[in-house]
Amino acid sequence: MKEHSFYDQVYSIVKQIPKGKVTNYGTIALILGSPRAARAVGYALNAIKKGDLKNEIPWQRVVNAKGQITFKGDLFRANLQKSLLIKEGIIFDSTDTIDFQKYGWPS
DNA sequence: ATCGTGACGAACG
DNA sequence: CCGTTCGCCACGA
Repeated sequence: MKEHSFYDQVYSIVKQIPKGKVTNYGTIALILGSPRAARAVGYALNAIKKGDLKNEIPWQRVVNAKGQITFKGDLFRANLQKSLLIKEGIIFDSTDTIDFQKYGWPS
């Protein structure tokens, strides 16, 4: 079952992010071959939380290029995301920013 | 095919 | 440093 849609490709990448690591939308887009499709990536992840896939995809490991969680849409989602990441061992500094030098993926 | 929209990002002022 | 603007891409109506 080959997934051709951009969505499915995004999901495939996100699933490959190891625990304790994070990446950003732009990076995923770059891996998919479209460096400027960061917005589309976010759009794809947005569809996850609505479906059952959210239980299989570590969407919480995807943050924005600043290393911060995007508090857009549901504030509840952002709060949950931060909790999950901390639980995985990721540290947020005083400005709620993740250090990509340490937790960035791919390395 | 066109329009509006969105968990983005880089450039500006 | 901060807020705003523009550009990007994919998707659904």
